[in-house]
Amino acid sequence: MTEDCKPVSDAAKALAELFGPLSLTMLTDTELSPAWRVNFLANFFTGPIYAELQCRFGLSRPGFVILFSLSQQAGLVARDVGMVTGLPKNSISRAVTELEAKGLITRDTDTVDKRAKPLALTTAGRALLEDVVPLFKQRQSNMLAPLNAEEAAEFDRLITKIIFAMPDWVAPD
Amino acid sequence: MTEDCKPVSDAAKALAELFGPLSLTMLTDTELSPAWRVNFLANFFTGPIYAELQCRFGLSRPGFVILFSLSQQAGLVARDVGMVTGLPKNSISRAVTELEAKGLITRDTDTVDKRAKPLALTTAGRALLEDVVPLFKQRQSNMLAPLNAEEAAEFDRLITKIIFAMPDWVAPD
DNA sequence: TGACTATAGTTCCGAATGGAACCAAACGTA
DNA sequence: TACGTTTGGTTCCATTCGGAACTATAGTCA
Repeated sequence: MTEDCKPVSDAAKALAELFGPLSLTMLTDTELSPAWRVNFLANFFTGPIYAELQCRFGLSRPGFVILFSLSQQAGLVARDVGMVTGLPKNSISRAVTELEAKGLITRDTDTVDKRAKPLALTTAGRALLEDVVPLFKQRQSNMLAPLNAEEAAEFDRLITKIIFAMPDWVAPD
Repeated sequence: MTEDCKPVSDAAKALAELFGPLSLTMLTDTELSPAWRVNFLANFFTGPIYAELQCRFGLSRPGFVILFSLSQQAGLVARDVGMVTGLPKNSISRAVTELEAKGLITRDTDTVDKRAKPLALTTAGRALLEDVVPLFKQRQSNMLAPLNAEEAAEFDRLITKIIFAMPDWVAPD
């Protein structure tokens, strides 16, 4: 334990430096710290990288999510993306229009259900993802770097456990 | 292990029901799933509860963050809140003005540094927090409910470890 | 078949957001 | 003390966001 004291203290100092003296309190000392930690991590993980995406590739947050979702499962419709992201459907609609205008995706009309409009990546869209996804991957491995393989596996297991129980309580009603 | 199969499958079904068929893929099968999980959890943890706060108490997200921060450390200035939340300073400024107008906080001018404007909770602000914080606490314990004490402690340890290493990589530059 | 409801997606429009310019007080340096 | 720089905070304004209304198609049930 003793050999950890110095580094830990240094880390705390670096944290306070970057996020202010309040950050240590909020992250460790309040009755809402556990939830605060989750949000803090998500917030500072995504914020900067989405800013970079917007800046370097003109790609919005919903835009990226749509592209990436499509790369995982072809033929998705707007609704699917909305459900998994929590984004309102008009945001999706706008982003889809924009992506189509840029030639990154196609949007055709389902022959059996003419309301639905299945989406698909174009070659350009796939190419853009190949530039963008590595940035996320890099950031993700930076995030997980302080954990060793065992710890990372355990972290995954626990957060997955939490997530799979979400249906019991997330709903507002 | 065997006795877990049925429940897990049920949980997956409930998740797919609520967040769409895409959710399982995004949460478990992609090269960005680890990061996606963190964001997914944070997103669906905070989204509904901030909506409820807005609706029931007319309290915005920055508004709540400011109040809660002040309850933890008196005499904070706007800048401190900005650093720990990543919110732009004009958002903080607006929210502070609004909270002051509602009589929930006071904002006076620091005598030594006349630029700074230390904030403080009023009795009304403190009272409002007493209504609001329990909602967050409840939601937080719902979130952690699937973990037993040991697991919760380990989850805390790991996410804290990740967070304390953030200064090494969060910065956009 | 006709009427009523539900759902995918778009459009409208007021509200929220955040970058950038700005102001005023402090700080560094000579 | 003067002058350029930094910093806390506010204001401006263009952009984004999201609830609600709307359109069009599909499903339900008598």
